[in-house]
Amino acid sequence: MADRGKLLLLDGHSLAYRAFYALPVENFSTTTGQPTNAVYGFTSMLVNLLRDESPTHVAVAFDVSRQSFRTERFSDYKATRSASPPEFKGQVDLIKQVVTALGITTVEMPGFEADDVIATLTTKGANEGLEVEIVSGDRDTFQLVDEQVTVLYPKKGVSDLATMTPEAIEDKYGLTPAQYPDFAALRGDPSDNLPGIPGVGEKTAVKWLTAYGDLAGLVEHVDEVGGKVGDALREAVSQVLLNRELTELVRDVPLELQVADTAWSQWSRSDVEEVFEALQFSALRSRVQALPHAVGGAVGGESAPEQLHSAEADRETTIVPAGGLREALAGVASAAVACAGSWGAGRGRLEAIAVCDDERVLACALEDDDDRTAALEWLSDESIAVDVHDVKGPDLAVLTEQGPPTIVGGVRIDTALAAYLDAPGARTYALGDVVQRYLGRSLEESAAGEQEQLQLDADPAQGLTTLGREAQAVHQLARLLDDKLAGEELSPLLAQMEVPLAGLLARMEYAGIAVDTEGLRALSEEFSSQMRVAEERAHEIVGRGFNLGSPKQLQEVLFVERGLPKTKKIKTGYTTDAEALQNLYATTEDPLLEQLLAWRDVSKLRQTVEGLLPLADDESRIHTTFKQMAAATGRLSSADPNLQNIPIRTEAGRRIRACFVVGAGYETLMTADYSQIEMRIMAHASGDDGLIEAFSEGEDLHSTVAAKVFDVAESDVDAEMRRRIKAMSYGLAYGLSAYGLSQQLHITPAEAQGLMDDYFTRFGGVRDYLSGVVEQARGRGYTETMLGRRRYLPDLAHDNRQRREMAERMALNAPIQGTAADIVKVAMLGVDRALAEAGLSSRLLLQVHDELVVEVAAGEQAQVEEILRSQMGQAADLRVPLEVSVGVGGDWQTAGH
DNA sequence: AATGCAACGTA
DNA sequence: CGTACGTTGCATTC
Repeated sequence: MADRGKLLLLDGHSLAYRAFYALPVENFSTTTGQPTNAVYGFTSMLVNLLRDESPTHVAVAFDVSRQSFRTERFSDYKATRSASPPEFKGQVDLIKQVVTALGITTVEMPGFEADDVIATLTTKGANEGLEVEIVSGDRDTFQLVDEQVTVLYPKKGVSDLATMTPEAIEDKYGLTPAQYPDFAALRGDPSDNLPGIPGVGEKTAVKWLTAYGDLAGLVEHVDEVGGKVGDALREAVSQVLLNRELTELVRDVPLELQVADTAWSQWSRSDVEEVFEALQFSALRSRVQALPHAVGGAVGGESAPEQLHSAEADRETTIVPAGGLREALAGVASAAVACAGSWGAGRGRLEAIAVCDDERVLACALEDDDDRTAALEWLSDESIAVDVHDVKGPDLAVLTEQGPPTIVGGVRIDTALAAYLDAPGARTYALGDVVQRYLGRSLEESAAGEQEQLQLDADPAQGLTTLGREAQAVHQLARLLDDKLAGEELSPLLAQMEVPLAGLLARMEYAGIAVDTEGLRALSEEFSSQMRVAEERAHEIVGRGFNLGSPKQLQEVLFVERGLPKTKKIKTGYTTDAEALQNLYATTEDPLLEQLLAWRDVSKLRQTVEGLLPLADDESRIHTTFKQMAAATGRLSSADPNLQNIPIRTEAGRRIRACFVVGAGYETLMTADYSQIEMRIMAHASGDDGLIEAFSEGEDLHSTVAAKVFDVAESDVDAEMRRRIKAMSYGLAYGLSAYGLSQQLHITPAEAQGLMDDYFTRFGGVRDYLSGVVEQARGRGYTETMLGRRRYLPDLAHDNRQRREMAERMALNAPIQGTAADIVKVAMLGVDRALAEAGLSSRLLLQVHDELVVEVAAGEQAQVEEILRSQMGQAADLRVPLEVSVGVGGDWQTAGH
């Protein structure tokens, strides 16, 4: 029988509903805020079924509306069912799109429910000799089960399905499938709002059906049923019969659709790609692409030539023998490359290269000197258009081991940076992840399968084959991302900012910054001994030894042993952060707290110093790595070590900073930083006349603003007024609340609110700008900097207030922080270019968000200062001047003054 | 060994 | 109940 084929029937609504409640909606939504958890769960289930059940025929049935013949028959039918949540609405249509893209029939019929349609198709399919599998979260379908028909019933989640055969139903309920609707009628169904019989539950219903065979038999002998439940049954018999009528599925819905029409024969890869792209499904893509009956290429949008893509996906990699690379690369004027190598702490080496263009896929290990030279020359040639993934990344970055790095000369698209600009919030931009995200397939995927993978280590040529596959992936990604960025108007940002910046950053990393290692060692000693003192005193006060660095032990000591008042609650108990300890000290004067705070301060400083020392190279220089794709706002970050968080606020901290010094062969360090760049951006973007005026006329910005807010002469602004206004001004760019402001200023929330009101009375343009930013972001799903850099914030549409308000604060901050980041990047490129054009040997070393640190060569100080001032000052054209302050000194601390 | 959390440094 | 990061040590988990 079953050899005629297998018909898979799904209840679209009930499965979507199951998925909606099984998957947290907050984890599944597109960057535009469209919830997709139900679509995802349904699709995932569907894909698994298509893969595991190998159906020949498939259909998905949907309800048309809540109205059906059942509601006409019984007006209370499903009446208690609450309206579906707003996040669910709309997802059903998306599910239909997915189903349709997969070449699967959808079916619905006004006046009937999806289950009736399923019952009808089941009957037809069974008559035609097909094996039928029904997937539904509605147990009414159990009545359809027989030797030929099974129901797959979701137990929990979307992946755990129970196979309901006649035997399984007998086991679980003690009933035959045919008895199931009788059982349901007797028990009632709260979810359908079908009343049951008082005192009759599943047990009694089964007992009766077993005794009388079926509901008809029971009704016939209704007078024989004894006890209180018997009376209740006689009372309710008409309702039970109505229930039974409603539970019966209709097996002859007048469908035009025939079983033959549901044959699952083919689907279009590009159609599915398009839908998945819109839904931003990535993980599912490779699972889908592996399904049978696909036609068309594996990748790309509607315009992509599918055959070409398909052919590209698994082209053979030609291994270039040692000494043959120069000849192999001759005449290759444009290609995608993938490299194997290392780059870290400003040094690196290229080990192997793969090159992919429309004609060939080559790979070569760079063991031969001439091969290496040929690769470096070819890569650094500016006239050759090269697509590459993460040019400053660990595999590439440096094209020579001696002298400053030369970055790939003719980068056309860096697919990692492109992916970052397209979606700057992603966790990683590793090639494999980007391929998965944009091409919907796995990078490792190979036609030869896993066998080949296992041998990878054994055969060195396999490494080159892998590299060849990577180059092909870059080739495909580059085209896709090129189009995508063009559509988002992000291409100039990639080509003129991020790609050139990658080269500059590589040179900065290569240069590193010199440190006074002796000074650092001395500091480390000093901090260590201060730690020991504080630790001993603390142990003495407590009367026993304990680990001051263990939050757990600390809580035990503070809140249990010493009975100090409880602080703010955190996940693991009560906070012991510096602010809380200070408050505790203010109220209790417990001497332990003094020691604890001292220990914390000094151990943090020691930790900073200890972290730096081992990273100094032979020339006592430390080479950070600037991460260009880490911050969602567009900022850089610094790691290994982080040189963007070297202490400055405390005296002891500044002594660390003083250990960063000018290096041999240079005369001095120069720092240049923007004054109040974020406030200036706010003034410009808001166009607030008062704020713009404050920047052009005022001596001291915060005093000037305070004078306007408090309506006094600037000379009458006292320190407290200035402090409050400064906090308020800075807080604005972060989405500060009245409560937050009150906490920071130690004033009441009402006072803080008063201050905000006064501020906004005077600077209404700022308020309007900030609310406008959030509104615009909510409308289109992302924020934008002055240069068009985007940040997507799907949580702006979140139901959870906390999540939504968090997104709103991000939306306030992102354009301001991001525009500042854009401006600093422009300035860096300008400074670097101007230094080169002037033929100076001074060089940029560090960027700390609004500050640049330059190592100045002898005799170049005046020129460098002029370059810094002019390049930084003209990096953006704002309605307020961009003020730059410059300092010079033998160390970073001195230069910063 | 890997991960999460609290704490804390910077802009 | 103020944004953006990276690092550390401790505690928990595998």
